[in-house]
Amino acid sequence: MAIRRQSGNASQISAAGTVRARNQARILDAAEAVFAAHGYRGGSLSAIAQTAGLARANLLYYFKSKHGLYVALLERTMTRWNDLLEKIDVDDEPAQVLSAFIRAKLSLVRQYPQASRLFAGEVLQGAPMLQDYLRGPLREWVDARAAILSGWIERGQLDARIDPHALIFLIWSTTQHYADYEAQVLALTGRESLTDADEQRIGDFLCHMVLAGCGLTDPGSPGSGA
Amino acid sequence: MAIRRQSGNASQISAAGTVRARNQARILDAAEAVFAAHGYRGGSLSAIAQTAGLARANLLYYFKSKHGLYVALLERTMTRWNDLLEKIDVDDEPAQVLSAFIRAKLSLVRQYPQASRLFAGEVLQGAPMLQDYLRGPLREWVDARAAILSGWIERGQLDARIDPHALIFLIWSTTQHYADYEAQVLALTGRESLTDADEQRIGDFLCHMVLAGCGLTDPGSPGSGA
DNA sequence: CAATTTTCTGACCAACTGTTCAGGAAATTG
DNA sequence: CAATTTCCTGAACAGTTGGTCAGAAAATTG
Repeated sequence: MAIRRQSGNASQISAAGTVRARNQARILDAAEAVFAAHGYRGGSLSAIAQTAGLARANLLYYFKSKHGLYVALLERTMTRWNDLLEKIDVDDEPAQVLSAFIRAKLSLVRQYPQASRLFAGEVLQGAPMLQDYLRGPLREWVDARAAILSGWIERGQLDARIDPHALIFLIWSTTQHYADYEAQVLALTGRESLTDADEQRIGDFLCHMVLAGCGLTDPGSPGSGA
Repeated sequence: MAIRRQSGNASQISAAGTVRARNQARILDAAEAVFAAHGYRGGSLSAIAQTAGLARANLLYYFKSKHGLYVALLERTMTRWNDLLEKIDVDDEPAQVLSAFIRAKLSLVRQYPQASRLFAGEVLQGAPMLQDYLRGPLREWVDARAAILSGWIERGQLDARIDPHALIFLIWSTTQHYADYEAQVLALTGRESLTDADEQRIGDFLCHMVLAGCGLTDPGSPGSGA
C-alpha cells in the first residue's frame, strides 16, 4: 500500500528518481569508505550516515538493512571491475596481453583503492557474501584466461613451467598489494602517497618480471617509447 | 594495594605464574582467531572469551582493555615473524638466498594463516597500531635486504632492472596471497584446502618466476633433487 | 595450619548497535 | 491548485558493546 514504484534500478534519471539515484550513490560511496576502513562488522550505520551527510534512519529507507547495503555495495564494485577487466581479450600476442593486463589492473587498483580494500577485507574474512560470485562468474573468467594461457603453452608461445592459475594469482597479488598494503608500502618507502611516476615504475618492473618469467621479451611500456 | 607482582612477562614458569602464562596464551590464541575473522572493531570480547572458554571479565584481568589485548597480540605476532625471518642472511649466492626466502615466507604464511590475516587486516585499515613497527624495525629489516640486493646488482650478480624494494614487495605479496586470499584461491581452484604438494608446487613456480626475472638460474627445490 | 596473594566471576553501567515506525516535509502529478 | 507519492526524521526498541567492581574461590606462601 505504501511503497510501490520502488523503481528497482532507477528507471528514469531525468525528472523523477533523480533524488533517489543521487542519494543511493552518496550512501554507497560513504559505505565504501567506512566499510573499507573498518570492515563489515566494524562499520556502523551511524558512521556511514555521518559521512554521507544524511540521517541514520534515512539509509534504511533506501537500503532495507545494513546487510542489504553491504551486498549492494559489493555488487556495484564487482560490476565496475568486470566492466574494466572484460576488455582484456585474446590479442594473440602474449607479451602484449600480459603487459596490458598488468597495467590495467595496476591502474584499476590505484583508481579505486577503497573498493579494492573493501574486496580484500571481504575475502580476508572468508568471503562469506561473495561465495556465489567467486565460484560463478569470477571462476569462469579465470578459467577462460587460464585456458588461453594453456593454449599459448601448447603452441610453444609460453614457458611450459608456467602454471596458468598461479600466474594469474601472481599478477593479482602483486598489483593488489599496492592498494591493500598501501600503508605498509608508504611506511617502508618513506613516501606520503603513490604518484603516477611510481605507478609507471612499478608497472615496468612487474611487466619485466612476469614476461621474463614467461620467457617473453618486454614490448616496452606505453609512454616510454613513441 | 591489590595487584602488585604482575610479573610483566611471566618471570618464572615453573611453580608460580604457570596459570597466568597458560591463560594469557589461551586468550591470545582465541583473540587471534576472532580478530583475524572479524577485524579489530568487529571482534568482541564476548566472542574471544567464549572461544577461550573463559569468563568475559577474566580477559580484562589479564589484559587491561580490548585495545591492550589487541596490541599484545600484534606484538606476539611480530616477534614470532621476526624470529623466523631473521634467519635469512647473506649466503652470498643470490639464487639460493631468494629461493630460501620465498620458501620460508610461503611456509610461514601457511603455518600461521590466522596471524597472517590478522596482520593483513591491520595494514588494510591503515596500520593504525603498527606505524611504529613499520617505520622502525621493519623498515630497517627491509632496507638492509634492499642494500644487499643493490650490492648484488653493482657486482653484476643481479639484473640491473630490478628495483630492490619492489622485488621484496613482490615476494611478500605473492606468498601472502595464499593466506589473505585463501578463500578466493580455494573457490577459484575448486579445492578445499592447500596441501603440502600445493605449497611445493607454488614454491617452485614462484622461485622460477623470481629467479628468471632476476636473470638467475633456478638452483632447484629442496625435496625434488637429491 | 593460617595468612596472603592470585585468580575468577556475576552483576551492573553507560554508550552504542541495527531496526522499526508514526508522522512531518518535500516533490511530483493531474 | 489539491492529491498523491516520495522522501526524510526523531524517538523509541531490544540487544550488544567495552569496562568496572566488590567479593567469592583458588592457589601460594611461611
